[in-house]
Amino acid sequence: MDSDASLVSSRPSSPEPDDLFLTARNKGGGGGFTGGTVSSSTQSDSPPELSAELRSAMSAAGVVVVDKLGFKSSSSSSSSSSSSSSKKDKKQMTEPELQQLRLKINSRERKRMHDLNIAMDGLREVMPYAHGPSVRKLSKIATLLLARNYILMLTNSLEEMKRLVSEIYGGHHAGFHPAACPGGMGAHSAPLPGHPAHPASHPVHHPILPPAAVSSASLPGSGLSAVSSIRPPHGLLKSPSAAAAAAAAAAPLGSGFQHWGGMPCPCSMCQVSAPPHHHVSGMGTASLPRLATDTK
DNA sequence: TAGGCCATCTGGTCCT
DNA sequence: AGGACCAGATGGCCTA
Repeated sequence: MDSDASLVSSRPSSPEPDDLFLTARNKGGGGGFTGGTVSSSTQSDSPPELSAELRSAMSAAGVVVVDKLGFKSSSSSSSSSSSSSSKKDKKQMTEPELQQLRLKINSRERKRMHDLNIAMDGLREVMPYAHGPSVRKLSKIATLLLARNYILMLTNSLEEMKRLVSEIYGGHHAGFHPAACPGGMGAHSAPLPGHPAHPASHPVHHPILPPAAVSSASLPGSGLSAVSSIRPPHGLLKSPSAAAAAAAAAAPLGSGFQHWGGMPCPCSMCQVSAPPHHHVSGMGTASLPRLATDTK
C-alpha cells in the first residue's frame, strides 16, 4: 500500500544506500581511508565574487547565479583542473580510498538532507493543514509557502491585537466588540472602533491562504505565485474530507474573507472571547479532518 | 505518458 | 583539512 504519511521514509532509498553501494561496487576498500589526503596549500582560488548569503538568497529566489557566471566547471564533464587543493589530493588517492571518501561524503550529505526533512516534517506538524493517514503530506515548497503565509497571518493578528489592547486600555473605548462576530462571515463588516472592516486592519482570516489581504505588497515573494503554488495537493488527497480541507486551504479568499470552515476567527476581536489555544489545536480539530484522526 | 516530487550522488565553494 | 552548504544531474515513484 502506498503509505502517504511516510512517503519519504518509505522510499526505497531510505535503507542506508551505503551498504548497498558498498556491496554493489565494493572493491575491497575496507580499510580506513582517512590517510589518503595529501596536504596542499592553495585554498580555493575561485573568485569570491558573491557572498554565501547573497548566493543563497539569490538561489532561493530562483535566480541561478554565480555558477552560471562562468567559473563553474561543467559538472559532469571533466572537472576543471584548478578547482581546489582537495581535488589534487583526490588524484593521488587510490581507488578504494576515493570510494571510501565518496561514501563518507555521500553519507554526510544524506544525513544532512534527512535532517532537513525532519525539520520540514516538524514544520508540517505545526501548520494548520490537514495531515494524517488519509492525507498526503504537503510538498516541501507548499510547506514553506504555507508557513510563510501562516506567519504573516499570525503577525497581522498579533499586530491587530496589540492595537486593540492599546485602544482599550489606552483610549476610552467603551464599546468593545459589542457581541459582534456573529456567525463569522462578514461579521466584521461593521466598522467598529478598533475593529474596522478595513481589510488592511483585518487582513487575513485564512491561515493557509496567501494573505491576499495581507497585502501582496508585503509579499515580495508572492510574485512567485504563492497562491498557485500552494494549490491543493490535488491528487494527494485520498479522502473526500481531506480533499475538502485541502480545497479550503487552497481556495482563494473567494468572496471576501470568510471564517475558515469552523475555524475560530484568528482576529483579536474573536480571540477575546475565544480560547487562545484555538490557533493551535483548535485550528485543527474543529475544521480539519486530520485532527479527527490525527495520530501523532 | 507527462509532469511533479523526491532522494541521492557529485563537484564546487565557503567556513571553522 | 574537514565539514557544511549549495546546486545541477539523474533516476524512481506516483498521479492525472
